[in-house]
Amino acid sequence: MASESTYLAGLNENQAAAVRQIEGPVLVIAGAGSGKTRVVTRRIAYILATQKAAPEEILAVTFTNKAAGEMRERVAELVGKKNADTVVISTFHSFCLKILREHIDLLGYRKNFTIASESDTRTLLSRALDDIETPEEAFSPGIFREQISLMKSQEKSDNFAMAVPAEESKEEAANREKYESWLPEIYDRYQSALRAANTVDFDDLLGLVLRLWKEHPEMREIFQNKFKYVMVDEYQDTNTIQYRLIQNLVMAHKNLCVVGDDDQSIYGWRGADISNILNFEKDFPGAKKINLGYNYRSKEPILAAANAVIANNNKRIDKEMIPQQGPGRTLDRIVTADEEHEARMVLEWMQNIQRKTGASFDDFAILYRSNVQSRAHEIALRSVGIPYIVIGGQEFFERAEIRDIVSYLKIIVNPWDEAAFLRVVNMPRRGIGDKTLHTIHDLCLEDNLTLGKGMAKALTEGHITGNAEKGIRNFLGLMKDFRFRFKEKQQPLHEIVQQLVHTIGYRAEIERTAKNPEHASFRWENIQAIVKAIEEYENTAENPTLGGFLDQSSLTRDADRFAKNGQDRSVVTLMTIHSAKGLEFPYVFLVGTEDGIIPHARSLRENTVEEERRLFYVAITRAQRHFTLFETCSRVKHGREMICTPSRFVKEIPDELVRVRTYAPRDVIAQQVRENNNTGKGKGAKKKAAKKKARA
DNA sequence: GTTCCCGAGTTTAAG
DNA sequence: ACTCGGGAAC
Repeated sequence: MASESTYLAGLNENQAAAVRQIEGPVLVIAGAGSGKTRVVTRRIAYILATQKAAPEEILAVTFTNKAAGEMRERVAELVGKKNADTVVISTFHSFCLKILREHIDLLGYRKNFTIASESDTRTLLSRALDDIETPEEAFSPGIFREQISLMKSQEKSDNFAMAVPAEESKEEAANREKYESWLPEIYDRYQSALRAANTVDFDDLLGLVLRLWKEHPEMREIFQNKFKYVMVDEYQDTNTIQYRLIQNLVMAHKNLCVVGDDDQSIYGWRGADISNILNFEKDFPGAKKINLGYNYRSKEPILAAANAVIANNNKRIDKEMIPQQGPGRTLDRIVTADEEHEARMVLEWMQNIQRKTGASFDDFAILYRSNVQSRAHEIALRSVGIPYIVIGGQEFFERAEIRDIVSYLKIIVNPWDEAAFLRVVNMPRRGIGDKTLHTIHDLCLEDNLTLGKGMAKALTEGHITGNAEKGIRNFLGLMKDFRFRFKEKQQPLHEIVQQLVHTIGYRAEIERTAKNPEHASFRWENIQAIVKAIEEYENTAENPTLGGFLDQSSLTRDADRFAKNGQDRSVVTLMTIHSAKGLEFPYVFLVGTEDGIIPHARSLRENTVEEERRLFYVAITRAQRHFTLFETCSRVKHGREMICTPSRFVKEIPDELVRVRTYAPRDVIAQQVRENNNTGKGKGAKKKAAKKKARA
C-alpha cells in the first residue's frame, strides 16, 4: 500500500481537502465536471493508506450500478483489484437487498422472497382495485402506484394527502379527492397482497431495512460497527428513506462524507428531497463543507450558458462553476419544421462536425427529455446506416417474452408470487381465463389462503372443472417438476431453463402470436439471450442460484450492462437526460427543446419547473467541446399536430452564447398546422408535401 | 358461459 | 409496448 500523500498528488486544494478530511461529517459540493469521482476514489484509497479501516469497513453508496461499477474500477486502479473488490461499493437497492436476504425472516417474510417488478406492482394494484366495493368508479392504477411509491419513499405510510397542483380546476380537485379517499384502502390491500405473495417492491427494499433496524436495534448495531467510514454519492437525490438509512448507519461515529450538487437534483418526482443536502450542516453540526468549484469538463461558452440558466433557480446554494477548459465554440440552436426534419438535421449536423473534426460516433450523444422522442432519431440514423445505441426505454428485462420466462422462474423460487403467477398461468394458454382466476383469488381472500392452498382447495372442492381444471393441474405439475430439477442441481441452471422453455412450448407460442416471421425470430432470440444471460451469470457468480440470478436481473438494467462491457465499434449514444447524468461527451445534441417537452407539460401543471431547469442544466453540462440545441415548430402529440414554442430555458441562455440557425419558418408552419387541424384530416402525404415546401 | 382475438388509445424520468 | 372493451369462437 502506497503512502497517504500518493493519493493527494495532482489534486487541487479543495479536492485534496476533501480527500484528507476523513473524520467526521463532510459535505462536498461537487458541481458538474468537478472531478467528483476522482475525489471519492482517492478518498477511499487515502483511508486505506491511513490503515484506520480495512477495505470491508468502508461503504460507498451510489444510485446506479453504473456509478458503482465505475467507482470500483477506479478504486482498483489505485489500490488493486483485490482491495477494491472488498470495499463495499453498492447501490442503495443492492445494499439493502443483501441485508434483507439474510434477515428478512425477522420481519415475517420468507427468505426466498422475490422482488416485484414495476409491472408486477401494477398487476397487484389492478387486482386490489377489482376487489373494492365500488367498481363503477374508473380508477387508473398508475396514479395509485405513483402515490404509494412516493409515500413509501418519503416514509409517510399514514399520510394519504396527494400533492395539490398549482392550478387545479374544481373537477380536478374532485378527482384528486376521490383518489385520496380510496388511497388508504388501496394502500392496505396492495401491501397485504405483496406480503401474501412473499414479494417486496423496490421501495420496500429500502423501507424494510429501516424497519428491521428500528425493530431490531441489535441489527442496526451490527452494521453501525461494521462500517467505519461511509460515503454517499449524488446526495442531492436521496429520499427520506435513504436519508434515514444513512443517518442510522453513521449515528455513532458520524464519519460520513456526502457528495452532491443541489443543481443536479432531478429526482424529486420519485421522492428525492433536495433539503437533505441543503440541511446537511444542520443535521450534522460541525460538518466540513468543501466546494469543488472548478469545472474540468466543458469549454467556456458551454459552462457560461449552463451557469446563466441555473442562476434563474431560487432554491439553490449560490455558486458558479469556474471553467478550466478554455474558450470554445458558441452553442448552436437549430430550428426545424417537425420531428422528422429535426432528426435529419441532427444527422446533417453530426456529419458536418465529423467532416471538420474527424470525431468518431462515440463522441456524440443525442439527449432527450422523454423516451418517446428517441423513435424519430433511431429511424433517421438507421436510414443512413449510422450505428447507435439506445440506453433505457424498452429494456431487455421489460420485454414481454423475457418477463414471461422470468415470471416462471420467480414462481419456482417463490411459489406465493401472485403477480408472476397471474402473468404466466395461462401463457401459453391452458384454458385458464378470468373467471377461473377470480374463483381462486376469491377463495384465497375469503379464507386468507396462500395461492397454492387456494388452488388446491378450488380443485378438491370442485370449483374449477373442465379445461380450466386440466390447465391448473398441468401447470401445478409443471412447477413441481421444475422446482425439483432446480433443487437437485444435476444440471447447470441455464440448461434447466432451456428445458422449461421447451416443455411449455414457448417457441410454438411465439410462432403463433407473432405478427410476422421477423417478429417471431426477434422474440425467440430474446429467449436465447436470457438463457445466455443465465449461463453468463453461472460462470461469474461465486455460488450461482436461480434466486441469485433473479436478484441480479431485478436490480440491473441493460443500460449498465452496455456501459460496463463497452462496445467494440464506435456508436452514437441516444438516451434521456436522466440517464446521461454523470456522463460526458465531446458533442451533445439536445433535441426537442420546446415548452411542453422540456419543461415537461406535467411540470408546468405541477409547478416543478425548477427541477426541469436543473435537468436542462444537467443536459448542457454533459458537453465537453460543443453543445447544440434542436427544436421543432410542430410536433404530433396524442395523434394531433401541435404548434410548438421554444423552451423557456433556451431563452435564458444569453444571446451572445448562441448562434441561431433557422431551417424552417416558424410562422408559416404554424399557419399550416392550424389549417390542417381545421380541415380535420391533415395526416399523410398532403401535410408532408406542404412541409417540404416550407423548408425549401 | 368462458376464453380468445383484434383494434383502439396511451406512456416523464430509474432501481 | 400495454391495457381496455367488444365481439367472435369454443
